[in-house]
Amino acid sequence: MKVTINDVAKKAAVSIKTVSRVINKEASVRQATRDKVEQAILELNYQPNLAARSLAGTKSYNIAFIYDNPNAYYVIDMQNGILQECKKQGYELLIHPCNAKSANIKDELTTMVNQSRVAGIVMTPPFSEMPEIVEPLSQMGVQIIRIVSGKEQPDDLSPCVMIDDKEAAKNVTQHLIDLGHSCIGFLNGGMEHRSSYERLEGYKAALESNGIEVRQSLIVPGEYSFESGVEGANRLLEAEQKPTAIFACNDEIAAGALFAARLKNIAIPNQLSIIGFEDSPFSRQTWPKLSTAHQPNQTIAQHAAALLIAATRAQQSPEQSERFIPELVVRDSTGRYDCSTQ
Amino acid sequence: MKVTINDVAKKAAVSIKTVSRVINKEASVRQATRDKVEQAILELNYQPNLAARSLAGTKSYNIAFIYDNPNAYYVIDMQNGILQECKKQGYELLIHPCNAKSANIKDELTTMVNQSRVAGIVMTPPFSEMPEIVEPLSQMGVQIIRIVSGKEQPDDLSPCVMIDDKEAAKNVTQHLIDLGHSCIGFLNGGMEHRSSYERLEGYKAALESNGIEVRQSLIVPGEYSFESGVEGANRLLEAEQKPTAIFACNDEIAAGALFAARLKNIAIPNQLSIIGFEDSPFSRQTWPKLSTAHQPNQTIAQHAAALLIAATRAQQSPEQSERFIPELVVRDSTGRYDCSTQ
DNA sequence: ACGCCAAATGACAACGCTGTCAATTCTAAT
DNA sequence: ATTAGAATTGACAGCGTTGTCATTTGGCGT
Repeated sequence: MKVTINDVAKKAAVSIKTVSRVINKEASVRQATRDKVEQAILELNYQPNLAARSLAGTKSYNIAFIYDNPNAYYVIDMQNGILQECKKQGYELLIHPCNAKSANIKDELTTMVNQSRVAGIVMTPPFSEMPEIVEPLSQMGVQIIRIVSGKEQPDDLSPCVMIDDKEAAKNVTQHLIDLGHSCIGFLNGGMEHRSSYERLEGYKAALESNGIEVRQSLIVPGEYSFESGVEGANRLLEAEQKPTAIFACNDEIAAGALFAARLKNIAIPNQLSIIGFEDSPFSRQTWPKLSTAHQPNQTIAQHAAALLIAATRAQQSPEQSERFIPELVVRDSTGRYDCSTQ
Repeated sequence: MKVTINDVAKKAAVSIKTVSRVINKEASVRQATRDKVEQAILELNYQPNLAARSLAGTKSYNIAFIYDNPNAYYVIDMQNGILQECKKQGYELLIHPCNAKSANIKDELTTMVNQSRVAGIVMTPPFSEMPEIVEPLSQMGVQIIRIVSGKEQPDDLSPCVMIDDKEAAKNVTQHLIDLGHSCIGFLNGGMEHRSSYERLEGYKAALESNGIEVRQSLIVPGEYSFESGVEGANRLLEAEQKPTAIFACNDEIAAGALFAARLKNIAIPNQLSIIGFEDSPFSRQTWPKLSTAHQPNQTIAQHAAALLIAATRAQQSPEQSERFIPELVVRDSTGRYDCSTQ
């Protein structure tokens, strides 16, 4: 029933090896032969069996995406970016969400790699920032591409695609400063993500370069969630020294802050500016729409996948990728600071 | 380097076939032998190669999840539900989002099934409701479980997990009626999804059984998106006969309606009640929080995956599953109809 | 102790492909 | 024409499992 390489070989009157060569686009096949084989493939609607291919060869045609589950929009964007590249190159994608806090992730992941013989792995924070996870995996001989926060590659364990959160956060903060704000609250994300750290650094850097004092009381720890945004904003807005603007570490936190402000009847942006980070779809679904920094997740993911697959093909470590700097997007949640409204 | 079945066999001093029997939990292996082998497996940290297993055997250890991309929260919930079951049973998950509107989905999917030799497929609407997609796939001999909207199985092509949207929509509408509303707008989702149809039917049924006339002018076509909710709500709220309540076909549409009402300075729920459907996370992140119907996506997905894997194992068609009825969740976006506020 | 039968185990081919290396065919220079 | 040397092609052995069927083992009745 199923069409195999043998059927194609028979039909094209060549050896299976030649068919294999055509499939793999190897150079030394005469054009006439190639045509014959391709014709046969087409006529029989032949589809090579991936399991057999990876069993026989040293290559594999699966890549895995490993992530903790921070937020749905982020994950979907990343998946879609990777999938786009996979589709283009004929790879399949296995997805592996894991809980970063569980004790035996290392075993779980090594088992997965062993069993599925994946060719490569795309990893996002926080795993991508945990050497104790990356190292054993990389020693198993899988290619790994990590998406990490930062300006510089953190180590030599594996290549990375970098997101310069600090630079972007600096721009975000500068936007608030340009609007006249000087008392700017910062709602931090989970510190297991390097991005929180980087964004905080950017925030501080912007303040400093504008001669504004960094006040610890304005920096609220938290995590990347709506609820954390609500709590953090409440804390800021109930303090003695209320900020006139809030920089939320991501859009979810910003949405939470928006919610908290709404409860307190604080008008956005007239009485308070709020800015998010990431530009996930719901930054356009809040009221008012969120100003934010656009992080091109899908592009980043596709880029990472492309590098990974290229490296897998070449059997060598992939070259370094460029850096991405999220860009400021001004919508309706940030406005000029106006003393009279306070 | 890699540990294979041969290494285990050697260590346990048995044949590889016996090791295979132990791995596959076949009956006829003496307990003492089984222990020896298991010991060896443990000591060597042996992990069977899935590619080889599916190449040699008739089984496969991959299942695929095929979906169009309606909304991120839905997809993630479904994925996580399926993955939970996969993890439990040692399966891997391939994900295959496709565009329902693209012309060659059928080819794309048959190719995928051929290449990856997946054991089974979990399908969500709208694919699960398209016989022209389901049939050719099912003829290839893959098990398929479909998640579909409805009370009854639509056909015999493959087993389904049913979501009784009509019943739930009836309850949702009844909730609004119980609050005193009789002029209730309906914001429909995309009609390529059967769920829209079912929900509309439920809405009509509730009105009728309460002796309320169904008015076409109150039923607005649309699709499952925030933007569609904004537009639809605008249309309803600018009509001559304004509704006092709006039933949105899902939470995204409801969020859009909320947004539109906010723009028009209409107070929710005092001047207008809005109810959603699905209970996705952001129904708790809007202002005010959305009343909605809770659709237990993750549970549904896990259930579907469990059925699928069981069927795969047994090499037989899975039994029918029970039906799920989303339950009303009352939050802050619905309130009593009060003529004085109009 | 013997033989019989079911239970337990093993030998070996097969799954569909790629890697290796040898065989064949072609090209172009003599 | 010949022939070296390069370009093509093919034969065959795996890859790590499972399926099939033959063989061995152990238990039990006599």
